[in-house]
Amino acid sequence: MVKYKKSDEKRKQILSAAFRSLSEHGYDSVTLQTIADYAEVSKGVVHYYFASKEAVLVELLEWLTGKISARERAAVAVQHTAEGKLAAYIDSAFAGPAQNRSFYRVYLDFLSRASRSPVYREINQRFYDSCAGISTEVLLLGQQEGVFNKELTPGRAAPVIRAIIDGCLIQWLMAGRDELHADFKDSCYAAVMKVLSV
Amino acid sequence: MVKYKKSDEKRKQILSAAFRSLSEHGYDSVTLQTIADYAEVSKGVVHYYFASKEAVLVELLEWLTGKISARERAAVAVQHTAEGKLAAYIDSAFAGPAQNRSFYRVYLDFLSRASRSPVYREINQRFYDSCAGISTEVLLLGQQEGVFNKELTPGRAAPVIRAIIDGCLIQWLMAGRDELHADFKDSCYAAVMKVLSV
Amino acid sequence: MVKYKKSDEKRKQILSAAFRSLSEHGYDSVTLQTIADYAEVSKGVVHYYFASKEAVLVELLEWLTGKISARERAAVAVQHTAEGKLAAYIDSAFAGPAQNRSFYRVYLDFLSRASRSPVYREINQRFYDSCAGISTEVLLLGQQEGVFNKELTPGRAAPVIRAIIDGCLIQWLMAGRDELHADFKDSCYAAVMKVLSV
Amino acid sequence: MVKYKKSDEKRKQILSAAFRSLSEHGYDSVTLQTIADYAEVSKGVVHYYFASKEAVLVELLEWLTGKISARERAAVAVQHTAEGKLAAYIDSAFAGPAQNRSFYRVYLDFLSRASRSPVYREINQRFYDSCAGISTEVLLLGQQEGVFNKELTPGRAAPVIRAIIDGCLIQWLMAGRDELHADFKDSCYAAVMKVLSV
DNA sequence: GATGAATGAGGTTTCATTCAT
DNA sequence: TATGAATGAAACCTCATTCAT
Repeated sequence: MVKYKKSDEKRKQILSAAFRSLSEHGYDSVTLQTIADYAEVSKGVVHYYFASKEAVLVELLEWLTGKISARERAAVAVQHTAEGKLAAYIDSAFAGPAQNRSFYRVYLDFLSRASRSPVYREINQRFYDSCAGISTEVLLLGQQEGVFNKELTPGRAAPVIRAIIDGCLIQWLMAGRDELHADFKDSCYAAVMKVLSV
Repeated sequence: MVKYKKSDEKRKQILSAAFRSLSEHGYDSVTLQTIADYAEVSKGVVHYYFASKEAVLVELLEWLTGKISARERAAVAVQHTAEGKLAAYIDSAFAGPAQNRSFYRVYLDFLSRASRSPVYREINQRFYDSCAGISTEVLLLGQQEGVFNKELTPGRAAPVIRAIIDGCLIQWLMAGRDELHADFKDSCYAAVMKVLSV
Repeated sequence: MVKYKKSDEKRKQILSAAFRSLSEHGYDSVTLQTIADYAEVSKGVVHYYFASKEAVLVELLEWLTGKISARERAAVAVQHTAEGKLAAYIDSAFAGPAQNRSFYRVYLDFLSRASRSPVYREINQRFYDSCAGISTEVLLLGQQEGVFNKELTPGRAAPVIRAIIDGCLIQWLMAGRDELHADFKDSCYAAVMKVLSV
Repeated sequence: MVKYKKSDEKRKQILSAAFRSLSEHGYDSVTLQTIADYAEVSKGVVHYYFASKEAVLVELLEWLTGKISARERAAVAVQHTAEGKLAAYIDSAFAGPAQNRSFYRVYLDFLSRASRSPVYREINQRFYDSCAGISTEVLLLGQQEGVFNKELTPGRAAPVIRAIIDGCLIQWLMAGRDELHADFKDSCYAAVMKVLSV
């Protein structure tokens, strides 16, 4: 028990180090040595816990998207109106300049890989499925409430909602200006509302 | 003059090879040897025309975004209504499964780099500026025509429009299903229309 | 005493594991982890009983050659004619396809090491001395019986006898065909007989 | 032409370096760096000419056995009696202390690998086939001359002849005494003669 | 006694870059 | 201009060995 916990913590420690390392230096510059340095362990430890560098990255994507999914779902769950849930979803996605920057820097790399590798694509798909679940919940509730367009189907609307969120955060990231974060969040919320509204 | 032209062609040949190579194998697997092989030249030639591998990539991003900007502007220019221009813009952006896939595979890599490196960010910014120019043209014309919301400002609307386009194409790419390309284009067009409409 | 016995058994267990591991996977692929796995003990145990990997190998060669020497001497001892002893010796050396294969795979590695390292060479020399003892016994008895050439001296004949045995078993091993084992044994016996006969 | 020759020479240079390196330090201690050092080239060059370390070793075995086969065949070809050819064969095999030591040190390693890997086994088999060709030639001629036993078949006799040669050279190598080289050669010749004689 | 987490030296391999031809 | 042989830094990975528990 204790041992398992300990090793599980070390895995998290390494994943976290890999995340910071990736986010700050980019994929090219990330070596196992860098990750080990960030995790303050020796190089061998990374290989002791992960079969290969690739395995670290795969697990990192799972871990990251899992954490974000959980956070978004939790935020949505405590709201009880369609608009409240939507705002909570987008607030949760726009977690803050530092968080969004570090995540999207890494996520763009993963999307690039996912476009070629089934392993990454499947993990991303689980993330998308979670997002689609939230969008569906919001849409159906809004339609019940009469605030959202009844002609919309979850299958069509959900990808567009995530497209707007990711698209806006990429635009914000490329602008390179933290102070615009709130503006982009507002624009994103407004756009999604318009798309869903009657 | 002749020499310059010749060398210019060879540069294009190498850039095109780099693009195909990057798109098919991903950044990790692309070496100067791969690029040279695709370009059917020797490895030394790549270094003769480009100072470094990095220089190839930088110029590739410029070349790619330049070509797309030009194509989009040309498509929009021949239309004379706001909706016609918007449809032309989106049609041009959704050039086709093969083209979108190869481009976005590479572009996601570049966005990731752009989030860290000013060199790439500036090139991407020029691309965004071009996109914003188109959006502005479309929006102002639509406002004149009375079909678009007069409260929208180009500065706020343009990033959202590009966000929706890129966001939708990323969603399509991750879905991994070519046959959904038309659906995503339609969804994209519908979403942009809703965002701009009165 | 009890402790010593117990630890002695564990040593044997590890040596046996090292032998199987070496024989099956070859020297390159044998790690202390592999040996530990075969011995069904933890990696630390191997180091607890042996100072180093090298120490395992050295002791393995001693153990192996010791066992074979003992077996050969025992087989020869129960025979009472020169030809009977010789046949018993060769029968014992050609113990069977599985045994010969696993032993010679490992032994060839050791011979290679012995050609460079005095430690291994000395162990092998003890094995050769044992073989020479058997050959001498056989030769002298055969000369007494009048069936072997009286001009032969043990010093000259013994290495040749072992050369033929090892040489034939190597030829058999390289042929890779178990069903030829009996043929090679016969050829070996015939050759040794011719060499020794009047 | 020139280029090909040049590169072919460099390959030989590397193979020769690998041989000396292997012979002197043993398989474990041989690294690509060692080989590069012996060949007086940079480490990268080895990989430029050979796909992997394994490829160097495979080609080394081919090269070594090919050279020895050629030498033995050439030596036998200039003799015209069975005994002359046999003596030439064995003289050629017992090339000298330095040569035999360096070759058998390496060859024992290769035999060990050949006992597990088909690649090495096939190369060794070609060597054995060449040896068998010589033995067959010698045996048939000797049978014609009436000096060798007419009941012997090449298929049975050839492996035994090579077994005696290899076995004797291994015995000599393990003895570690150069001055015994001639004695072992004599013993070997005598043993083969006895085996073949009427 | 026994374990296995941790270390880090050192191995093979890749590849951007240089440079003689 | 064009080539590709050569370089060597640096990557990933393995594994003997140590040591706290």
